[in-house]
Amino acid sequence: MRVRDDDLDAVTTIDHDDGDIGEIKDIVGFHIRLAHGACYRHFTETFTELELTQKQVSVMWLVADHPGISQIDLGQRLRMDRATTMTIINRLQARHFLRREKSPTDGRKQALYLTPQGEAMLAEAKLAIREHENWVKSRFTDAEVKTLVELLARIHE
Amino acid sequence: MRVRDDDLDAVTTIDHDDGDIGEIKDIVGFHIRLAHGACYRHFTETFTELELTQKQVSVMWLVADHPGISQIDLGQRLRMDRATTMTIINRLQARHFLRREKSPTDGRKQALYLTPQGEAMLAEAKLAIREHENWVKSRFTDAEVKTLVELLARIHE
DNA sequence: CCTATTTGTTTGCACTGCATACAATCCCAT
DNA sequence: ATGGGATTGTATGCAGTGCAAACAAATAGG
Repeated sequence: MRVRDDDLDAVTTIDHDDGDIGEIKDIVGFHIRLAHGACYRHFTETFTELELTQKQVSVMWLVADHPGISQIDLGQRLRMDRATTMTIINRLQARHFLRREKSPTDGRKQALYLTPQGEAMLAEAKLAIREHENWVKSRFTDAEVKTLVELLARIHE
Repeated sequence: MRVRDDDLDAVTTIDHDDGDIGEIKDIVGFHIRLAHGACYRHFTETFTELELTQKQVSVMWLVADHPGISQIDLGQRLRMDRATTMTIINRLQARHFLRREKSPTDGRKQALYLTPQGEAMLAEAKLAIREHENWVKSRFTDAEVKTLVELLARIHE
């Protein structure tokens, strides 16, 4: 019993265009999605104790690097819309990791700051992230990591 | 304040380590997530008319390539658990794009097949995917695409 | 001053991921 | 052959994310 008839078709339909775009393994987006899924799962395992998600850590990290940042600015840096940003910040605020403060210069904006508990949690998170990064990088040389990041950046910039 | 005393030994024996792991821009997983998000958004835009998600297209594609495939096999190829696979197949079945059939060789398994409507939809989807792929690939040379796929595969394989 | 824009908020919906529990079926060792 | 364990599918529930629409408060600009 033959399993891979699809290869045969690919060979026999070289030139004329009937909509055949090859195998799913050749779709770049397919590999991006699988790689993202693998990262997501390992990240989740690494952060089960801390009960933090990728987004939540990213938000805390950015707030730490940019104290007083607005929700809009934060959302744009992480490519999230306002509603999604809201729910994440609500969760972090409910856990007392960050606080909102009316911006003195622009009454529409909320200025975001980490609480001391938020800073402590971020420090923990960074240790876990280092583990996670080592897991990702373990299969690459430094040069390959550099290449990968450079190629990925071209997609999202 | 220190929470993870187990790290103390490692820290004090080797050169001192205050937990600083650099900027978020240097985290590989960060770029994978952003690139995935960019792909996800463009895919969603491309498929608004067809009302299909990445997963749904992947499932239909795999069922077309492997008629009679079981849900477990499908889930393993796409790295989805049984419950997630169920909901996706339920949706596709409700739209009459595929059907379940008791496997004659193993009574536990469901054999999955595309319906004629499913095949027609998949043909449409492949056209849209080609557009989507061109959008991704437009910023790379063929060699860079090859490199990117090869590096990503190392993460999810 | 008046209007358009920006920012935040709320609500609601869809998709995904995962845990748990259960039923049917199969596999294997006794 | 039979009983116990493993596999597969199913159902339910919950959390996180993404997004659209509508509204309110504040700002910006003519």
